[in-house]
Amino acid sequence: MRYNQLFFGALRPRLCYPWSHHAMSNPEYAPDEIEARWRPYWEETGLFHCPDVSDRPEFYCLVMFPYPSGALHVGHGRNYILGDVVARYKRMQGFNVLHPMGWDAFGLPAENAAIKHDTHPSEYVADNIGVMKEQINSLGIGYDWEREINTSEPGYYKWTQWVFLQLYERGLAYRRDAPVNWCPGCQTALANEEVVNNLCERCDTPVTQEDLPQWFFKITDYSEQLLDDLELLGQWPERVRRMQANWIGRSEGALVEFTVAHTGEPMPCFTTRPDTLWGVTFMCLAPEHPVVPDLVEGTAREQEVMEFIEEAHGESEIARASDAVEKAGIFTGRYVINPVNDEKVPLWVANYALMEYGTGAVMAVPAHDQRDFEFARKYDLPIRPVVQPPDAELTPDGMEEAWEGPGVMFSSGPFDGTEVPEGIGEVIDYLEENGMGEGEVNYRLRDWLISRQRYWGAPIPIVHCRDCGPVPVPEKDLPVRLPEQVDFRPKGKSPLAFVDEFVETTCPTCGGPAERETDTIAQWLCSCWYFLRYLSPQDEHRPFDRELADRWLPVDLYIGGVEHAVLHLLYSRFIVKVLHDAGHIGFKEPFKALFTQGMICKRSYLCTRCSKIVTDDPNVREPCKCDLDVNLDERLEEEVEVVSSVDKMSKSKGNVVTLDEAITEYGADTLRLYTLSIGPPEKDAEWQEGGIVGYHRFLRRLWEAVVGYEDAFKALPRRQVSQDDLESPWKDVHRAVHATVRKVTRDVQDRWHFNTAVAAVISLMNEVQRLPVEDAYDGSEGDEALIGFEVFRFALERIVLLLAPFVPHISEELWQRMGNEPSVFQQQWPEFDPELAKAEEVEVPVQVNGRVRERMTVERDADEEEVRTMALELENVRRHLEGLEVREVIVVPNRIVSIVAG
RNA sequence: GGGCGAGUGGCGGAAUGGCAGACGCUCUGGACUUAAAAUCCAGUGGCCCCCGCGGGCCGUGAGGGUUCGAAUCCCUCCUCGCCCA
Repeated sequence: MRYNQLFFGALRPRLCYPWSHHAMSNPEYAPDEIEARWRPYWEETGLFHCPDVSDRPEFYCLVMFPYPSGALHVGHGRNYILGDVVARYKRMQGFNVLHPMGWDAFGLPAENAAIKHDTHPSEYVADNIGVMKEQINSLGIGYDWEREINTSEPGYYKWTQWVFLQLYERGLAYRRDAPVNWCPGCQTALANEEVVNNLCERCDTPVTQEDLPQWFFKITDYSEQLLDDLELLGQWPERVRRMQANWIGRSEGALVEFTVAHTGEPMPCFTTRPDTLWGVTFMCLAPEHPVVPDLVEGTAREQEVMEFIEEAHGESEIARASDAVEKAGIFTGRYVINPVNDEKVPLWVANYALMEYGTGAVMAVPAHDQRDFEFARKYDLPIRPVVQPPDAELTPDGMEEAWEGPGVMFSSGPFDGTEVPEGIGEVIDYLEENGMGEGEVNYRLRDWLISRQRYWGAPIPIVHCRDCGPVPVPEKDLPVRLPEQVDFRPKGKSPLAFVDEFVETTCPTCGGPAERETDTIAQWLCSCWYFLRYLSPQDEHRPFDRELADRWLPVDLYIGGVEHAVLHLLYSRFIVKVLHDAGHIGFKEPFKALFTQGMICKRSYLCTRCSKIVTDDPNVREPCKCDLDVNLDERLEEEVEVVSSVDKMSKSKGNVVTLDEAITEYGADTLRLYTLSIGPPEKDAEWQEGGIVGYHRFLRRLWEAVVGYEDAFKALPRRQVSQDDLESPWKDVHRAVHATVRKVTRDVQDRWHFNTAVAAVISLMNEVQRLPVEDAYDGSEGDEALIGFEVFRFALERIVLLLAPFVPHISEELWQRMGNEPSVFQQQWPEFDPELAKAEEVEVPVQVNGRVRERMTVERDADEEEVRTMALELENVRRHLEGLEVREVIVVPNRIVSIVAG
């Protein structure tokens, strides 16, 4: 068969628009078939298999692994899609890409769900993993599943316990009695980071204080490094670095040596404002300060003070540190001596003084600290200003709030006239010279509480021996396995404590009878090192391979939600630093670049009559049942008796779109494309049901364009296309292809803005579709005549290549239908000719006094003088210049001409 | 209270000192159809002049400033979000 016949054959049915009619005889775009075809192909050909070592450069693309909580919604999907696009893009760029996935399977939700459903957490987790894996696969995400990990399996948590021991051996894990945040709902202790506004982060139950022996990690030893090394993280969002810096909370100040008046005992006190020492009018101790009972023992005030302490005890520290709890205190009847002026100041106990901050003692300067001020007003304590603000006179009685700003010191002995804050250093020098105190840096960061009194976690690998005390379990005896048959309903004490076979053991040191530690390790630790385990997930002899770790890490790009900005990311940085210092790895930061993606939200509706959610989602427990004259769709559409808001997807709001329903309707590729187009990925976005269809239409147009000419693509030989041989519109499209490759490459490479990249490809497609392909061939047999068709082919192939990371299934299918060998992912990412990518002619607007009056088309980089002359001759420009004198003409090459006249 | 971010058509969003509204949705008109859906084509920020071709004015939360030129930079304010108090 001759090519021209074939070509005509392919074209004959065309009337005005080639592919709409072809669709009748060609297979329709059927995403379910295509998607089901290529996923197994990739799996079988090992496309996503990542060799440990290759001759290509490494790229570690890590997506935060999920908690196996059940069905995923499109918001979760965004996370995986972003990672997959990056991984596929980098693969086409020639990298050996590590893109693994696993399950953060330990922790409370699995345990609570298991209790609710009367099953074992391991079963619950296994079921959910099965469902979620299926969903992730149906999205076409290309993970190297050979590296899958599950933190709740002994093969994994053995090494989580090993990490614990690394800290223990270095004196960074310790046990102490401490008041801890206790969640009565979850029946376990919580880390400070897990308490938000005095509520449990998980279940919103108000948190109380309990005294318990607990295990802590001494993260505070690394405060300074964790803060300083934020500087190294240039590819992290500024916002996240700031949040971590805030959380670490470095403050410079002085430790001042007060003394107890009646005993002469030292009472050191940290302050960031030693310049206000002369304004101290009282001192406050934290209620749990250990010296308080001794101070008041046998005094008339003893009973009252002890009662106050008892009362303050139940309030959590976090609440006391904020304004959530009203400031309260009580005078102890004792005094301390202020070293700078030997004044006797009354000693109080107050709930806003925290044992965890500084030394548990606050020197109160009500004139210059708002909290001290409020406390002083409440208990009628004196206020003594010692820093004069620039433009006001402070009087003890007239002040309405503390002055915390800058000023000049007065009534301050040798420092009268000193400007602060500049002069604070001088005050610290003075304190040091006179033995009254010394400069000190304080951090807000507290030690990390890792004990949990729950079942579903890795047992802390410690044995308590009557003779030897706490003894670490030797590495060869790891893992300390979780017993399986356990009544794990929460009892306020670890369920493991009730399992005799677990508790009773022998001391690894002396062989005598001993008891196992029964607390489990907080789930957070599991995710502090999982990125190392992906490198050798099956290794039974060590947690990870040092050589591979140093080869692959730090992670090149870490993608996840901003909600982990403090907890997970700070803890991981800490653990990596410890492993580094212990000589196990050669790097100090785990994640080179961090990308925090925004949430996907959806509108939800609240009935204005009954204040319940208006929805037909069966997951909502108590939806609105108000009987109005409109049906549900109309009611929501017209917003009848509802208030709507855009919220994070949640079952209780009835605004969840599951991955399954989204995929069923349009296919995974459409879902992927819409998710990528919904907005810049770092920003929150609103899911709009109607929006998705446009992207499905686009894919179908692309499909029909390719499939309509499938035979011609396969039959016609390729030929060289040179810009010089082309004429409009082929020439313009050929140029547009290069410009689009440039645009997409830049959007993806420089800023991960897939939304604008997709828009650019659609734009190109719109242009390609306007090509009069049927006219390209006039029936003659000369090569010349087929060049137009070659441009068409070139454009479509580039479109397919550019889209491949975004919509992998259809791209693979079309790539093959155009006569190419799969896989499209074995192809190089397309390159562009920088000269060609630039327009030949540019349209330049001409402004007169700041208003665009006309546009003209000039050659790119045209002579400035010529452009100036042309601009001044334009008809509409001349009209607006009538009666005016041209003062200046600004020519910005290829951009604009601006004429100033008056 | 402090810090950071955001505010642009009917909607999601483009544009980071140079043509505001790319791309998609919606809506309107047309083609196809017995009809509808789907699909395709055209139009779609507001107001005004005009048969039309065209042209003008206004417009990026509010107000001011810098500039030949501001959604973009600066100042003041308002609203929302996040983090810290």
